[in-house]
Amino acid sequence: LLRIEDTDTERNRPELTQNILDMLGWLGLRWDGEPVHQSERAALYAGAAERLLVAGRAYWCDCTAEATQARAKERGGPPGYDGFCRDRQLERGPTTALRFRTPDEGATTFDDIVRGQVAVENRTLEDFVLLRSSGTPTFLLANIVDDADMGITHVVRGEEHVNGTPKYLCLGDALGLAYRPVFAHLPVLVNEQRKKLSKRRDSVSVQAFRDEGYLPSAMVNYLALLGWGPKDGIEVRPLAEIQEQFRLEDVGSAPAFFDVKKLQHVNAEHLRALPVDQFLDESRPFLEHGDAIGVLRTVASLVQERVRLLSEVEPMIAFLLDAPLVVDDDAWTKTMVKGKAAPEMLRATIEALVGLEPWDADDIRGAIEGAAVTVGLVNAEGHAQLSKAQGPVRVATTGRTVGPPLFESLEALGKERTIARLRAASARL
RNA sequence: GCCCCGUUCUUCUAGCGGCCUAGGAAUCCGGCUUCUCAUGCCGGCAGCACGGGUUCGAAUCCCGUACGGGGUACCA
Repeated sequence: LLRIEDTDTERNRPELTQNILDMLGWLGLRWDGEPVHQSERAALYAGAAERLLVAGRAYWCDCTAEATQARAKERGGPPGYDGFCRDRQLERGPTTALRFRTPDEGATTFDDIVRGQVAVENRTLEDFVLLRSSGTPTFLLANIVDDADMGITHVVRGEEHVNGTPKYLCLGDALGLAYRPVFAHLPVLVNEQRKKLSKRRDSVSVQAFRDEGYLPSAMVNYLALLGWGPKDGIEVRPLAEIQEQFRLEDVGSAPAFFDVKKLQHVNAEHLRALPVDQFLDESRPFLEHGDAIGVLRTVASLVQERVRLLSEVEPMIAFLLDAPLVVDDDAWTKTMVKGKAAPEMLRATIEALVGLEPWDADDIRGAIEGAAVTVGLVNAEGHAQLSKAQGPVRVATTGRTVGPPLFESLEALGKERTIARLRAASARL
C-alpha cells in the first residue's frame, strides 16, 4: 500500500496529486487506488484528538505565531513553542489549536533500516499542534492515525522526517496504539551547493526529464545508484536485476549529489540496449516532422548508437527530412573555406556519383574513394584518405561535420537530393 | 541556540579489523579501432576530512575537532 499524504485542505490541489501519480506511473509504479480526501476520514482524526484530550495528553492553545516567537526571543534563544498554554485549561474556541503534551522525561528510540538506532530525549520535543484552529489535522496526527488504521508496514521516506518520528511515536503511545512500522529514512538528494534539492530552486521535475527524452528505466536505474551500489559493480542493468539486488539495509545515509552527466550516460546505454523497433516507438513522441518516423526507420540503428537523449534523434536526421538543408556556419567555414581541396573534391564527387548505379552505400563509398584519388587525397600507399575526403561531401549534404556514417546517409538521402546539394555547395564555393 | 545525522577520487559508490601500495562507474586526458561522430577496447589523472586512542594490525572500532546536511511551522 502506497500512501501519498497531503492533509492541508486549503492547499489541496487535485491536479498536483494527479501529476504525482502520472509520474510514478511513468516510472513504472502501478497504482490501483483512488485518492482519498481527508474529509472522508475526519471522524477518525477527531476521535483520536478527543481521546488525547480526555486523557490529558493534549490541550487547547490560543497563542499566535507572533506571540510564540516574541516569547522565544525574550527568552533569549531557541525558537519554538514553550508550552505557554499547557495548564491554562482553555476551552475550544475559534482561534484555538490543539497541542500535544509531549512527555517531560524519558527518551524515544526507534530502529531505522538505513540509519540504525536513533534516540531522542523526550524533553527536547516541543508541544506540537495536532489540530489547527480550523479543525483540520496536521501531518503528524493524520500520519499515525492513518498508518495504524491502514496497517502500513513500512515507512520509507526522506531524511527530513527523522526528527518528526519521535513525535509520531509518542503520539502513538499516548493513543495506546500497539503499532510500530518499519522505518527507513533515505538520504536526501542535494544540488551542487550541497543543499537539499528543492522544487523552487532546482530542476527536479520528473516531467522535465521525460520531456528531454530520458527513458523511465534509465531514470530508475540511475536513482537506484544514489546512496547504493550493486555488489557486483555492474551499475547499468535491467530493472529486474536491480530489484533482485536492492536492499534498503544497504543504502547509505549520506546525502547524494544528483549528477545529470551520469544520468545521461545511463540513459544512452539503456537507449542502445533497446531493440530497434522499440527505439522507434520511444522516439516517435519526440519527432515533430510528419515524415521523420519514416526517415528514421531507414537509419534507426545508426542513430540509436549516437544519441544520449531521445530529443537528440530528430536533429540528427534533420538533413534527411523533406525540408530545406540548413548548413551550419562553423562547419562551412572549417571544412569548405579552410579546407583546401574542398572545391575539387566536390566537383570530382559529383562527377563520380552522377552516373552511379545502383545507389547503395558500398558503391557510393567506392565512387567517393575514386574521387578522392582523382584530386590527390591519398596516403603514402596511394589509397584514398577518406577521413579528409568525406568532410566537404558531408557538410555539403548534411550541413554538419558530424552525423551518422556518410555512405549510409547518402543512400538514405537518395541520388537526386545528394547531387543537388553537392552542386549547390559547389556553386556557393 | 537546541535536537538528529553524515564525511572514501571532481561526482556516484565498493569496502563492514589483515585479501587495500583502497576496487568500480561517470567526467576529463591520452592511445588503438574507424569515412566524421558515436560505439568498442587499452591506458592515465585523482580519494580514506583532521587529531587522538584501542589493536600485533584500522578506510573499517571508540573519543574529540572541523566541515557538511536535516529538523526545530496552525507546510508536508
